[in-house]
Amino acid sequence: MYRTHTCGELRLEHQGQEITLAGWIQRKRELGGMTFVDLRDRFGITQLVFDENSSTDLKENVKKLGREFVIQVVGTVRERSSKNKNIATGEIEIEVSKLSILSASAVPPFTIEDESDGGDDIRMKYRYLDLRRNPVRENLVLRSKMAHEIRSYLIEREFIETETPVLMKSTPEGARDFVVPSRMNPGEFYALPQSPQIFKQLLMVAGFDRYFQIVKCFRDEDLRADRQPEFTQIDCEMSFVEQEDVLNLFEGMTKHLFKTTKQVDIDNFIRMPYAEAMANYGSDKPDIRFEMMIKDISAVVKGQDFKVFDEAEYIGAICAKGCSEYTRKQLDALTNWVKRPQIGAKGMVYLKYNTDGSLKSSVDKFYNEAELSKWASACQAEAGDLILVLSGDKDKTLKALGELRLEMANQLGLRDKNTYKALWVVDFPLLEWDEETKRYYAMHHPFTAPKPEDIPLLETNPGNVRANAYDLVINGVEIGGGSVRIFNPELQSKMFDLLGFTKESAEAQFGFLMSAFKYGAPPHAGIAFGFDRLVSMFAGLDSIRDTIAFPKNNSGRDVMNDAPSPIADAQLDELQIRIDLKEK
RNA sequence: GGUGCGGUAGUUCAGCUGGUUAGAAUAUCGGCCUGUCACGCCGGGGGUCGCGGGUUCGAAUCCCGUCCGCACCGCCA
Repeated sequence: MYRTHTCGELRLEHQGQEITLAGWIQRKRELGGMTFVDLRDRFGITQLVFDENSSTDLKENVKKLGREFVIQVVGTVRERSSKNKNIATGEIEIEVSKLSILSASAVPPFTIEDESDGGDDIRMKYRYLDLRRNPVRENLVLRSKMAHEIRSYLIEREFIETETPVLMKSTPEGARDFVVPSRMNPGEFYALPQSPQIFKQLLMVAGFDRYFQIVKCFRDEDLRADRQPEFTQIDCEMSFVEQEDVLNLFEGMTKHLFKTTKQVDIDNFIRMPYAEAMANYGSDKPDIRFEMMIKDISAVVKGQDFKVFDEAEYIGAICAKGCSEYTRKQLDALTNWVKRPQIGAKGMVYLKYNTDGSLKSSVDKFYNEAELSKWASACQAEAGDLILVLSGDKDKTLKALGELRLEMANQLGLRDKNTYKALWVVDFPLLEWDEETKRYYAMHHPFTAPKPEDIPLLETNPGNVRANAYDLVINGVEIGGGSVRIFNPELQSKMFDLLGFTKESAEAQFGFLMSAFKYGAPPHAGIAFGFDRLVSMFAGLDSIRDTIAFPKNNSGRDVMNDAPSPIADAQLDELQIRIDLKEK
């Protein structure tokens, strides 16, 4: 038997017992005549003591011990003479009678401590060491608990957990596919699923009624702090439901998760139409922990011979509360910030509503105090506020204002990580026009149902058709999204038509789904949550990397085992593939 | 594909308006220490300043190229 107890469970009540512990050496403290060793496993830390009562052999062996050695000790639990209130086992220590080194350790490349000295790069290279650290492990424990709560919530509500294929058919719409060559079918490729979308809809046709899966999905696109090439979705689909049924059930699931894993009660989720989100927040994932809504002040500011505004399609403003004292330097910094290529504004106009009631703007040449006070009232500004104005193309300017709004909120500390505000963004446009290819693309995916009242618009003004599609947004993060699906084959083929599919290409790519719909498809709708993002939000992390045991780096590489890597010629031969990389 | 920041001891960083032997902290090694728990004190070792080229009497420092890391834009139905 390797151990009788873990390193986290011994208390004063075990006093006098002979026990066996095993674990890693966290640290050694030599005080001349006596030595303390902190023994660690994932349950905690227990202090071992070697002193004048220890045999000479034992003392010799303790000298050999280094950080991260794996040892086993037999000893007696005794009360400490000086207790440590900071750890759970701090009232006791182990007087060791027998010590075995199970496994020696090289000096680790970074310190295995809560506050490690290691940077991200080296931590990823030695991820198995990084995972020994409490903060990283705790994220994965939280992830496990959340997965468990999701399963129990959904299974209690008659959902069936079903696995779907990982080797499937490539579809050119949407993200790039990861592809896998088929040895038995030379020259042909599987794709890894970007989502199990089609399979879950087929499960509805199959009468499963309620399906879910916590499932890996794959997208061959560039990475971000919140995007990995392989990531995990909570994928769900339900039959004989309308949009509200889905929203209510998964609002319930989200609240259940907050309650059971964070002991937090969150407010009911408001429903915000997409158009409203864009107009007021410049984003389809608004952070509603704070106000600072965008105001369209085009009508107020035009016609005063300020060319920039008179020629702009749109002029919008945000009002930063209590910022009228911003210095020239701060305002210049903000101007440079919005002019960065990532934001892309041409410039920024400000208006200070000073605490003494006076108004000072960067365009005083064009606007007198009476005109400026109209701006202030349009923005519902009060003395002490700062109004920031951007202008230009409507969509771009709204987006830039949305970014500026978040930046100002960051500066003002309005984005508290321990406050959670969730909402459903609803009524997304069904289609998006792409200038480059001169065609419509499905904003969500081609199986999304239009709002019934908008169906006539499909013929006359497809760009204005709204979809029965919805996103769950928490604290400005897109956590999940879904839609009511088309289950009528005629409507589905009209959609394929609009999206520029020929009959043949629609048949080739989605024929099996269309055929399935001929045999009695129930009305159905579904949703998928980004599980990694949900965990990172619960853990208070900005990146999803530390919610994943073995994540990829910025370039999609696993720096620990150096994947991807070339494969042997013999493997290529079996696949009948020759590598002939194109010149750049 | 693009923008920005970074790459100096095992690690995290300072040094960068060119000029002694490239520093600090921590880790590591040795010595002392019987109540530590971030133990303490004393001492030691440790560097291709990412790589290549250029400017210069002289480059960690300036310039060009390149590779790598991170954040972001594009992209992500």
